[in-house]
Amino acid sequence: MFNKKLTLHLDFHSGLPIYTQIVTQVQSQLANGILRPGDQLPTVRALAEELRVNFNTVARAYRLLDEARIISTQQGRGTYITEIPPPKVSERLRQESIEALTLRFFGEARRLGFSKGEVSQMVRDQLKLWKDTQDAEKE
Amino acid sequence: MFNKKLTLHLDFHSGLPIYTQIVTQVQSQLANGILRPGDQLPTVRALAEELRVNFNTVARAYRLLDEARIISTQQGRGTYITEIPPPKVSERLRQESIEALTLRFFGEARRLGFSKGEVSQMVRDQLKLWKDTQDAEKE
DNA sequence: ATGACAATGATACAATTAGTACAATATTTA
DNA sequence: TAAATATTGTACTAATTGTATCATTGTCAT
Repeated sequence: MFNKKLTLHLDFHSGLPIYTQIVTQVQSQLANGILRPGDQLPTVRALAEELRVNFNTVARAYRLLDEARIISTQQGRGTYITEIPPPKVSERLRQESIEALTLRFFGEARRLGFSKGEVSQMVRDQLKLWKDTQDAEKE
Repeated sequence: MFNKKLTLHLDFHSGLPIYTQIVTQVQSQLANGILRPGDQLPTVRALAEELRVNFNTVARAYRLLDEARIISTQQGRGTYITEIPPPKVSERLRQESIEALTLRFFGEARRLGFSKGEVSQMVRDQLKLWKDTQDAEKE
C-alpha cells in the first residue's frame, strides 16, 4: 500500500517519449492490479533518479496522469493513485460536499449572530460578482 | 463542555492538506452541534499525536480557525470554541467577519468546482430553512 | 543546411509538513 | 506567597515535494 517500488522498464531507443512510456506503464500496472487505488507513487525526483532522467520528465508524466484523473499529485505531499468512486457514488459525494459546505457556512453565520437578512444580502452580493467562467449556468 | 474527544478522520490521500481537513471538520462539528461554544479543543500536541501528524500542522489549522474567529487560542491556556460574540462589538468587525466568512464559502465552493447555479440553489434551500428565531432582523 | 517542433534538462519557485527554540500561562511545591 | 516546573501555543527555519518557465537538444520536412 505504501511506497511500492514501481519498477518501470524504459526503452530509450524505442522512439517513444520517456514520459509516454511512464504514463502507459503506470496505466498498465494499475490495470493489472500491480498498482492499486491509494498507492503512493515515488516522488518525481526519486523516480527520476532511478530512471536516470530529469525529474521534469517524470513530472510531465505525472501531470498527464493527473489530468486523466488516474493519479492525484499534491504539491508538498506526494502523488497517489486516485481512488475511483463509481460515478453514482461520485455524484452523491459531490452533492454531500456542497451541502456540508453550505451547512457549515450557515451554521457559522448564525453562530456569529448574523441575521437571515444580513447573510442573504451578503450572499446576493457575492453571487452578483460570480463570473461564470466556463460555467454557462444561466437561471 | 470540557475536553471532548474531537474525533477527526483524516484522509492522507484525498488531495486536501491535513490542516485543511482539520479546519473543515472542526467547522462541521460546530455547525452540527457536536462542538459547542466554550468547548475546549485538544492541545496542538495531543491532537497531533492522535492524528499522527506534526503538531505544527495542527497549530496551523488552529491558527486558521482562530483567524476566522471560530476558536480562540491562548498561549499557555489552550484553545476553545469562541463564545458567540455579543452583537454589540464594533459594527466594523462584525461586517468584516461576515464578509470574510462569505468570501471563504464562495471561494471554497468554486475551488471544489461547483457552478454558480448549484451554489445559488443550495443557498436558497438553506435560506428557506432558516428559522428566524429572535433575530431582530433590522434592515 | 535550416527552420519548426517536440522532448528533455536546468533553474527558480511554491505548498505542505517537520524540527527546534521560545514565550505565556497554569500548576506544583517549598 | 514565591519560586520552580510543567503545559500550551508561537515563531522561525528547514526539508520534502510538486510546479512553472525557459533553455537546450534532437529529429524531420523543406
